[in-house]
Amino acid sequence: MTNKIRTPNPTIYDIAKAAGVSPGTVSRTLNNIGYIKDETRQKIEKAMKDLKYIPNRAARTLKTKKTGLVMMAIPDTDNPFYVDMVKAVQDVVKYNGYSMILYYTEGKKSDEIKVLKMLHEHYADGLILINLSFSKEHLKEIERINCPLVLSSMCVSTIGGREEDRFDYVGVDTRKGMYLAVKHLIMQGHTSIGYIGGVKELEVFTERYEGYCSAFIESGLKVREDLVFWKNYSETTGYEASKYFISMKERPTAVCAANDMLALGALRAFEDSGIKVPEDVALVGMDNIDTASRVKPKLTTVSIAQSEIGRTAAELIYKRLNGDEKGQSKKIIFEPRLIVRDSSIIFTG
Amino acid sequence: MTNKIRTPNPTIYDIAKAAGVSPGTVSRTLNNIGYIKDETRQKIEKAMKDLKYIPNRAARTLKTKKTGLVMMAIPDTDNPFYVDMVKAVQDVVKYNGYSMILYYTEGKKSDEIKVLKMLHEHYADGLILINLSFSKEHLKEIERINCPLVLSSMCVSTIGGREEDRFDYVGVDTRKGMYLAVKHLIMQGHTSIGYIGGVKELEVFTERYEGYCSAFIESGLKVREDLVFWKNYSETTGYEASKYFISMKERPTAVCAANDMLALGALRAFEDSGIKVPEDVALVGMDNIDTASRVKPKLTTVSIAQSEIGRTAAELIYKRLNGDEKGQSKKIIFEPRLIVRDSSIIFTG
DNA sequence: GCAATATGTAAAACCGGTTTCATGTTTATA
DNA sequence: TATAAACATGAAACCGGTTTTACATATTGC
Repeated sequence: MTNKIRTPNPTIYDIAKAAGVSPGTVSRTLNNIGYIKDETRQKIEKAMKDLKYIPNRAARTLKTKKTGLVMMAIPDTDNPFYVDMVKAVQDVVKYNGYSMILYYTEGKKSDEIKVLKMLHEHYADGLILINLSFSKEHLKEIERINCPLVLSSMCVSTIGGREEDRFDYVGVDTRKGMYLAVKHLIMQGHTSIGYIGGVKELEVFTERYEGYCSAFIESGLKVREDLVFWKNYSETTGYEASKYFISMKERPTAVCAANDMLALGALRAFEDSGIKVPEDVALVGMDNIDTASRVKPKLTTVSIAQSEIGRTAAELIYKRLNGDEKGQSKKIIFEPRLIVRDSSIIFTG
Repeated sequence: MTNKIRTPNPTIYDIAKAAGVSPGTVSRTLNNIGYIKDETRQKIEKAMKDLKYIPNRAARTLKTKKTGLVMMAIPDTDNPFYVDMVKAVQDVVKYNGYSMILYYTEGKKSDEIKVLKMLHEHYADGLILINLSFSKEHLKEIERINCPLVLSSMCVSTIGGREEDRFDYVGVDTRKGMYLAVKHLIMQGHTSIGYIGGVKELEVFTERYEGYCSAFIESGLKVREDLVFWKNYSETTGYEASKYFISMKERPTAVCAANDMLALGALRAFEDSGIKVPEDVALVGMDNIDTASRVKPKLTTVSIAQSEIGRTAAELIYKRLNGDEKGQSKKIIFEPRLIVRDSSIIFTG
């Protein structure tokens, strides 16, 4: 609260003096390394307790180059999807006695560079990057820093013979996920399906789009460019896209959104225009965020295992750190799961 | 990705050698302290660029006792309310070139102690505690560490002559918030209002309960103990509480929940039981989380300025750190705002 | 009973910066 | 021109741990 200098903590030297031993011996006791006479250990432990000794992490880090920090970078928190991941990661991080540095890039390149800078500065022991669009040079730089890194939710599609292959990867096959969602709509008899794609330049979204296309092609249908709406990945874009679909002479009988936030925006637009979901138009999203099951109609979506991804990514970091996992980079891909709710099925009682 | 030793970064000594100066001079250049000849500075800057020099934070911290880290501790992330705060804090932290360590205590005492331990170890420059129930001893210990601390969303009620008073505080008058909510219900003609209180032992909740009571008393009504349900603060409890109300011989005509998550649980219970909101029972919550405006009926709630609290708390930390804010501890209390939506008003067309 | 090995501890170097102190060089001032 | 003040830099101490080296003592094997 105040601006005074922090009360100085007792150091290893204070403990050494109090226990009548050398600092090195205190250190060895602290880390359970080498031989220590039981009597000596007890003296030292008593001194540590008496003086309320807590080791200084900076000093330790300086020598050992271990910080006890794991850094997690995500694009934003507007999408609850990421929050689920953060929670899963945090659970594992905490379990391992580490701390987590959280960073949002807000989708900005400049912020991704800052992540790199922070990584250098803080010497985070591990790094988890979710859905970021790091360039090859930056990935190379991370490789140079040589810090356990797990990429996640980036793109499965293009994995194979690329820069990213040198890193661990945990994700879900979103192409297949979107394929399932669209297939579901086609099975319901829809042939004219609007698609709200997100950001065309991000692989996360192009991959989902490919899923959309493949379902069409497989069913002998053609993808109509005018039914595909690209812009942003926020709710607003979902709203906008739906307004566009509504304005069409022959509007699609179903709409598929690249994520749930877009779908929620779409839902709002339909509601505002008096268009009933699913009676007038069917709607599916992707990510299975919490809200998806709360809105009315409940949103059909695709679960992409965000918690599992988060947990697995964090666990992989620790396996690398502890040397339990050696050798080549790992790819762990989860299966997507279609969750059919009310927004895509007309109830025929 | 690999387990090899990290590529060693160039040190200040490497720079010094490359530029033909002493390490101290490099340090002074780095920090813009004292006199440096322009020519020398340029040589040093060139060397830093050539060698891709990045200062080692641990070494710097060891000497300066500044980490560039701010720690934020919240109870959980299940409540989106906290996510809003985290985002607001992160924005300010980032703006100031710091990083944020995020920690969830999951409401556990043992985890709150860990926060203290981490604070000691990492020497975070500042600490923001949201809704935690630190004991007096722990607060004293934080005071001993002497690190800028902002408490938040704890309890306004009991502020005055207490341990917490020695710390900065940012929050909202939730007692008044709940008073507004209940008053609103009373104005709608309700006299039998069920209350889902959360955790009876937490001041955050007792304060809200006091608001509930004061509205009653002011209106000449009596608080009925059997209409007050205490347990947890999660959605499940909200569900459970409503089931309890439904089971009553004379069930309340309105239900007031201490937070929106509880209200959402209540909403689900009413829906499952075929009880219409607001026709059969009016419902209000508190916190104004995102979902509140998405469910049907849209939830009447009280906005408690979570983003403003987060931002203000973080800004206060930096004012303390920079010495812009000196002197006694500050109390910043925001006003709650009732947001009337569909769940509490019967539309009489 | 003596060499070989195991046990226990101190001293000192080291990690990579910051900061103080000392000293030398300019420049400004009288 | 002498001298004070400003400028500029190097040497060394320091922050608080870890780790290596060396040495002393205790125990074991033969």
